This record gives sequence, structure tokens and C-alpha cells, in this order.
Amino acid sequence: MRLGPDITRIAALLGDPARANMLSALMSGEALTAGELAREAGVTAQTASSHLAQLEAGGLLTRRIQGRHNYFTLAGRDVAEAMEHLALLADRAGHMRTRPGPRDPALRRARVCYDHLAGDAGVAMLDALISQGRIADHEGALALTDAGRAFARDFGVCLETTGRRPLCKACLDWSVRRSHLAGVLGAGLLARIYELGWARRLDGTRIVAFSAPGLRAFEQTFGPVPAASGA
Amino acid sequence: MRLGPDITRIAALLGDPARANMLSALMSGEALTAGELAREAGVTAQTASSHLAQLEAGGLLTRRIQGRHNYFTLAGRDVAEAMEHLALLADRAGHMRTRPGPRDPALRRARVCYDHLAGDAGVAMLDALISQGRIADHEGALALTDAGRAFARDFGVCLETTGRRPLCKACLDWSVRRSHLAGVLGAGLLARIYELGWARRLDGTRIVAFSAPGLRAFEQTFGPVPAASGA
DNA sequence: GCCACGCTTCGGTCCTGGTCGAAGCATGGG
DNA sequence: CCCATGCTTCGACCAGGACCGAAGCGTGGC
Repeated sequence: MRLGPDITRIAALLGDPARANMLSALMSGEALTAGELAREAGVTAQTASSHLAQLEAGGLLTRRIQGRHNYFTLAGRDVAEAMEHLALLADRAGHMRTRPGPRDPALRRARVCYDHLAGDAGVAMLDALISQGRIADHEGALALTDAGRAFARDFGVCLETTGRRPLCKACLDWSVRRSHLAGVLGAGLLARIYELGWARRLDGTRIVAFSAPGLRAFEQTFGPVPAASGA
Repeated sequence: MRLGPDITRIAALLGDPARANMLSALMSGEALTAGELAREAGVTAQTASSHLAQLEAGGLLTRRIQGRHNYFTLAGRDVAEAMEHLALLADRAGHMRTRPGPRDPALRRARVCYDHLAGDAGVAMLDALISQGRIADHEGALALTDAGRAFARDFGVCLETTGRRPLCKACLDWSVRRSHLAGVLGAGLLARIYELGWARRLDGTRIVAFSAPGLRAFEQTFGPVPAASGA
């Protein structure tokens, strides 16, 4: 059985703390410079440069040079999905980065999963959309209903299904271990949540922080967000 | 951003060739002994023992002791899914284990993805089920239709949806880069394909080998399987 | 044209971790 | 009871790779 693609190369890239921290920082979806990533990973610029070259060669990162800055982004949603999947396994095995700190609950409550909402809020949102009859759950397969299409339009989400990306997709949440909503609709809803000022992303983290009125509006639309998901 | 689960531990486990080979061997879904896995990975029993202990501690493997044999299986479908996801990234980046050998095309043609059919045959099967109106594809979300339910019953697949496992699930195929069918139905169909004698799994590999009449029967039910998927 | 800045390359150090030989410990058969 | 088998533990070896200091090389500002 020495066939098929070589998982080792990719996994080894993800297996180093410095590189994993860089990639985690990019899970927010935004582009960061080499220097910012070096600081994020807690290493010098030289070391970071080496890591970034490896990640780029491995197809996990995309580099765009602008002036004297090198901007990096994840090479695609695939990368983010694979990392989330690994996070699920890690969480189940109880592998935490550190002793859970004060900001960890915030991460579990609402965070960005590359381009859509995850955590308690993300799971609650999908639950609401299903119970409201806006998304149909055919034994784990999600489909947008006519009512859901109307809701998306009213909410201001553009559903142009450009490319082959599915409209609705279930994405397994590592903190709640249930599905939240990904796909075009998931990304569009989060974008609108930002635009409406309901929430903003905390700089340098994946945490999505709701304002007090924003949370009220969110819960009015999608129902209450349960408080505790941590064990 | 030093929050959330520690991906590093899991990824580092997958990042070693010996461990990755062991896990790959277990992707067939069957249980293997420590000695078999050692041979599979090309290392001595001592080294294998160390690796297996790490994989077990990391929650990727389950050990069952029977007499003086230690049988190992993947800890769950999650593990297989995560590995497939990494394989997708690796394949896109062109990371092959070796120069593609003579058996590599067979692997791309039909292989087992833990418990369901993947490769050209797997993708063709899902395509057929959709075009036959047995599975509905709502922009990437798969749902079994009434016709599909009847077909499954006639084909001899039991659809008891025990646990929370979805009936139909799209699983991205690393070799074809399109979806094949996972979920309860996907696993059930492969089981029936074995039972009907259409195909069998080659020992020690993930290759699913169709017999000549078996392939004819398969193609009569699901339409022709395209020959080439390799680049 | 000079310097500051961002990043990369080079060279060297250090250490984690994979590896095997040998010994230890169970299980099962004769 | 003794031996073969399957696996684990211990100890030591060695290499790959992470890391940083220093130097090199572009870009942009003055």
C-alpha cells in the first residue's frame, strides 16, 4: 500500500507549532504579511520566511507580493476545511493548545470558520434555519427551501452560485460537535452580519464578537444562543 | 491566537511516513495486528509498537487485545475523513508517494474510502444515482428520493439510520476531485457489491477489484465507468 | 543617492524524535 | 514445564529540521 497521494508532506507541514499558528491566524480569511505571521507564530523573521516558503511549496498558502510586503492567504477553502477536521479530532482527544484561557469560551461561542460562522452561534443559526423551514434537512443533507431563498433575499444575501460551491453545506463544528452552516449561504450570512454591525471580528483572532444590540437582533432572527458548549 | 484545539499533535502524528502507512493500511476498515502494521510500514516491531502507542494516545486508533494479538482499527470515520481531506490537498499539490506505479491506476479506478466506494467507479455511481432520479442534488446537498429509497430496498440495502450518520453524504474524491457517495447508503451499496460478488478488495490495499461479470452488472445498473481519471 | 524597511539566503548550533538491538513479559501450544 | 510467538520497554545512536545571527537584496521614502 504505497499508493496514492503522500499525506505525510501536508501533515508534517501542519505538525509544526510555528506553521500551525501561522495557518490558524490565516483561518480568519484575511491576508497577512510575513512579518505579522512571524509575530503571530512567535519566531524571528528568518525562521518565518523558511516556514512560509515550505507552506507555499506545499500548496497550502498563496503569496502575493505588493511592494516590499509579502501577503499570504490560505490557498483555498479546502485548506481551512482540512484544518477544521483535524481540530475536531484534536478536540475529541482533549489536545488543547494550552490550559483553556479566558478567551477560549469566546472562541467556542462564536468564531469565523474561514468565511462563515461557527461555534455556538453558528450551530444555533443552522438549527433555527431548519426549524423555521428555511433549510430542509434530509438526513444530514442540507437544501435551501423556497422560503429560505426568500429569507436570504430579504436579509440581503446574494446567492449567485458562482463556481461549483454548494449553496448550503453542513460543516462539522469542533467545539459543539454538531453541524453549522457553510457554503455560499453560510458565507453570505456572515458577511451580512458584519455589514449590519451585529458583530465584528476581533483583530488577530478568529473570535466573532457580537455587540449587545447585535446579539439581540441575531437572537430575534435566529433564536437564543445557548451559553455553554465547553465540557 | 493561541486558542482552540491543538492541531499540531494530530498533524504531527500523521506527518510521519511509518505512522501514515499504518493508518493508510487501516483505511480499508479492517482490523490489523501490530505485526502486520509493522510490516506494512516497513519498520521493526519495536518501532511499530512505539508508533501505535502514540496513535492510540492521540485518539486516532483503537486497540483491542485478543489473546496475544493486538488488533488495531481506526478510531472512527472522522479519522478516515480527515485523511481523505489531506489526500486531496496532497494530490492537488502533486505530492505522490512515489512515482505513480502500475497499481496506482487501479487505486484511482475503484477503491474503498473506509466503508464506501471511491474513485472513478464511486463517482460514476453517484452520477448515475442522480441522473436516475434516485438521489436529488440540491446544489451540492444530497437527498434520497422516494425512487431511491425503493431502489435501495430492491438492491438489498438496509437503511436503518442508526446513530446520527446521514443517509447520503457527498465525499470529495481526491483522485477525481468530484464527489462520490458516502453515508449509510454509500456504505450499504458497497457492502452489497461485495455480497453480490461483483467485486472484492485486494488484500493489503484499498483497491476494489471488479470481476468481469461483476463490472458488467455494475455498469448495467449504474452506467459505464470512465476509463481515465489520472492526469 | 542614501537610508530605512521587509524579507530572504546562508551558515552554524541544538535538540526533538525516529530507529533498532537486546532484554523483559505476557499468552498459547506441546 | 519449557519453548515459540507477539508485543512492549529500555537504552543508545543518529539524522532531520527548527532556530537564530549575520549578511544580502530588493522596494520605497526622502
